[in-house]
Amino acid sequence: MGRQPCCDKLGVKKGPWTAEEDKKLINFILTNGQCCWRAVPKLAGLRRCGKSCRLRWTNYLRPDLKRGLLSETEEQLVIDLHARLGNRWSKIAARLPGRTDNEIKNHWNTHIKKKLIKMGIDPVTHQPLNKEAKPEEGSSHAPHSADNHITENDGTGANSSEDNSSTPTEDSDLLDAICNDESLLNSLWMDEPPLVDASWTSMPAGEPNCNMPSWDNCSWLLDCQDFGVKDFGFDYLNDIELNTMNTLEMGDKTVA
DNA sequence: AAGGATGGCAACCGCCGAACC
DNA sequence: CGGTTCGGCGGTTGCCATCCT
Repeated sequence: MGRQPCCDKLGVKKGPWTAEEDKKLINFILTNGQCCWRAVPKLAGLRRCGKSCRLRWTNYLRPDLKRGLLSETEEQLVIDLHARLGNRWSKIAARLPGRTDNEIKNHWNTHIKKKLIKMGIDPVTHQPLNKEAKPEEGSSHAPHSADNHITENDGTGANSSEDNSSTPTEDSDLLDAICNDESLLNSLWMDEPPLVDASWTSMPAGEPNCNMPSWDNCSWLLDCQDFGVKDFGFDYLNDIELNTMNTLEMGDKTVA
């Protein structure tokens, strides 16, 4: 039967976002909040697909995002969660404040995977690689099954990570707490709202600038310094929002 | 210094499930 | 209740920067 495309393919721009497009999207979201992504491009004056706008916002423009590499703790947490949840990046991301599923997925594919292989651990099953040679042991037929991971409540392999040497004690404690917390893991499976980022994702539509995240806690804001906000002409924005715009322009410079 | 290889990341694609009518 | 729409998710691609020869 075929689904309708999420947007009119004709005249829809693709590829990297420009500074101008970012400005328009930010301006629109800050003014109107998140609602009806399909309508956003038209209302914001963008020649983009609504999906593309949502992706750009959630993965790059969102004010509560941390930028930069994952810390050792975060990385270890990703490994442990992946051992239990499989490739459920959104679930994993929900446990890492300021990180997006896309970012974690990328980091997994580019860094962690190799790291685990180097350590002799299968990044899919989280079992020692030499064990994988065994043809039996169910894992072979359902390597991607999250159920497979979650029922392995001992979290073998990843949990007792051979890389502990580089992890500070408090990090290990944190990980233990998370990984041994049955209710937490259950909540992951019960699709409960995430413990973090809730304030942002729950921002009601049509209520501009309400329930904004804790902006002053956003370390990324500290990174913005040489930003010409006046160029935007957003006179109505408050200081916090101006800070956001500052960071964006800084990012734009790197793009341009 | 130049060209090729490799790695990293932003963005796109297609599918799925929930919500809505 | 079935069809349609929309948002979200995970996999994949393609571009760009960096490294290597």
